[in-house]
Amino acid sequence: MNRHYEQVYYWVARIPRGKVATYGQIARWSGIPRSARAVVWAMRAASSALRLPCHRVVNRAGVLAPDYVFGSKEQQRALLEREGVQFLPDGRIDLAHSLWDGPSPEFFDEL
DNA sequence: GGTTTGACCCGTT
DNA sequence: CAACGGGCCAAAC
Repeated sequence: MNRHYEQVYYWVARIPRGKVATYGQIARWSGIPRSARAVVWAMRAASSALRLPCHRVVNRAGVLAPDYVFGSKEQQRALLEREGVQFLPDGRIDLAHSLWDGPSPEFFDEL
């Protein structure tokens, strides 16, 4: 398995309950800045087997994945709401309150 | 093998 | 401010 993929899965698995992360963030933390598309492919490749909380990964606008990913939007939204993620009236995620700040800076010093 | 596509992002206009 | 376009990486044609 590709080294970048492992990093991506590592960070996705580490997103706390009630928080979400963006493709761009995960890409940066995984050592592939400006390569959100690689994260997209990692998600598609991961799908079922790894039990990752991929419903906590959204794009920068706070818009959920298309229907074909989880079957329906209600599905993904229900999961997130159950974890305490807040939504805006327009159906987007309230990123101001639910976006993960990311790992503490010291963590990167260890790396 | 080159070309196209995807659950995208950011600096520039 | 909104819109645009280039960039990035991996897989499927």
